[in-house]
Amino acid sequence: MSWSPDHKERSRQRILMTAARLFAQQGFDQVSIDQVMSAAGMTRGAFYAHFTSKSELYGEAILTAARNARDTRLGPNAETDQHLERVVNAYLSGEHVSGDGLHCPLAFLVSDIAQRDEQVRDIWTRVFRGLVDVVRQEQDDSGYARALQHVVMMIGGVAIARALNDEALIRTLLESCRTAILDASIDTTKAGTIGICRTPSASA
Amino acid sequence: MSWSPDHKERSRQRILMTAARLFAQQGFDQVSIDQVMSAAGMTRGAFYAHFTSKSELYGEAILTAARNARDTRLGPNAETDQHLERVVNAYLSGEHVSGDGLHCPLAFLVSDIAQRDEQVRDIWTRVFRGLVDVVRQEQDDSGYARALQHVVMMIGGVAIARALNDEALIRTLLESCRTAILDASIDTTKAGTIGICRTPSASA
DNA sequence: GTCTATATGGTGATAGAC
DNA sequence: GTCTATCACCATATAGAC
Repeated sequence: MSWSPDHKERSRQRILMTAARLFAQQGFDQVSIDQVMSAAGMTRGAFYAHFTSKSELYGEAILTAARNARDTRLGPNAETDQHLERVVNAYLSGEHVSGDGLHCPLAFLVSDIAQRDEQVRDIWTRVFRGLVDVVRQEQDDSGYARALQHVVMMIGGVAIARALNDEALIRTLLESCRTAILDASIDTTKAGTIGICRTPSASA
Repeated sequence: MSWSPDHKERSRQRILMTAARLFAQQGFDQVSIDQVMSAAGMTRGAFYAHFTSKSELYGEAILTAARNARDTRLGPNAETDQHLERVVNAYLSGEHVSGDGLHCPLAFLVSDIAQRDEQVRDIWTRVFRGLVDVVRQEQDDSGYARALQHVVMMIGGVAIARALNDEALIRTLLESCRTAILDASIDTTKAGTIGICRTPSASA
C-alpha cells in the first residue's frame, strides 16, 4: 500500500483538500481531526505522520484553499490580464456564498482568525495581501487605499451574506457590493463620479 | 440569598453581560458555559435555571451586546440626530477593534453565525437590519443600497482588522474604510464625486 | 435559585502493532 | 505510513440536595 514513492505526498494533499473544504465551511472548532481524516479516507492515528497539530493543519489548509480559490477565479496560470469585473462578479456571487465547492478562507474564516495562534494569523494576513495585490493590479490606477476598500467590500460582502438568514436581502447585498466596486472603478477613469453611492438599479 | 424579588433577573443580566463580552471576544465554541457562569459569579449548575441551552444564551447575548454597543456609540437615548461621521469613526476605530470593552457582534461574530441554528441567525440578521437603519437614517439621502455598502464597509473593516496581524496595515485599512464611507456621503450632497475611490491622504 | 455530583460523549494527542 | 487502542481532558446537560 505504501510502496509508491509519492504515496505520502498524495495522502497529504488529500488531507489538505479535505481540510480546506471542511474548515472553510465549518470553522476551526467545528471540524475535528477525526472528521478530516475520515473524509480523506484514513483514520485519526495517521494524521500525525503528516502534521504536528490541528493548528498547523489549519494554516496549511488556508493556504491550500486560497490557492485553489484563486486558480478557480483567475485560471490556473494566474495571469494579471484578467478584468476586475470578472474577479468581483465571481467573488460576490451567490455560488461562492452558498455553493459546495471551494470557498475563500478570507471571507469564510475572517472572525475565526483572531482566536488562532500567531502562525495562522500570519498566513491569513499573507493571503489577504495577496488578494489586495490582485485587485490592485487589475484595476486601472494603482491606489492602494482603493484596493483595500474593494477587498473589504468583497470579503465583508461574502462574509455577511453567509451569515444572513434572508435570501432576498443576500441578493440585494451582493448586488450593492458589486456595484460599489465596479462603478467606482469605471467612473474613476472618466473624471471621477460616484462609486459607492450608486444604487444597483441605477447601475444598469 | 434568593429572597429579593428581582434576584433572578439580576442574575440573568449578569450572565448576559458576561456572555456578551466573552462570546464577542472568543466566539461560540471557545467559550464554555462554565467560563461564563464563573465570570458571572455562579457555578455551571445554575445556568439552566435561566436558559435552556448554550445556543439560546448565544442568541440573547448577541442582542445584549448589540443594544449595549449601540447605546455606547449613539448614546442611551438612541436619538437619530447623531452624525454619520461620529458613528463611523467610533465603529471603525482602533479601540473598537482591540479594546477590552463591548464589541459589535456583527463584526466580531460574522463568520461564526453561518454555523449556528436558525434562531441565532434570525437574531443576527435582525441586528444587521438595525445597523442598516441607523446608517440610513443618519446619512443625507435614503438610498438603501448605499446604506448597505456603508454597513459592509464598517462590519467588514472591523472584522478584517481583527484578523490581521500587522498594526500598520490595520491602521491603513481602518482609515481607508472611514474615508470610503465619509467621502461618499459628503461628496454626494454636492453633485456626486468619488467616494470609494479616494485615498486617505487625499481626503484632508 | 444555586449548589455539588454525575451521566455521557467527544477531543487532541500518543503508543505500539503491522 | 497507517492502523487500533488508549490516555487525559473538557464539554453539555441533568439529577437531586439545600
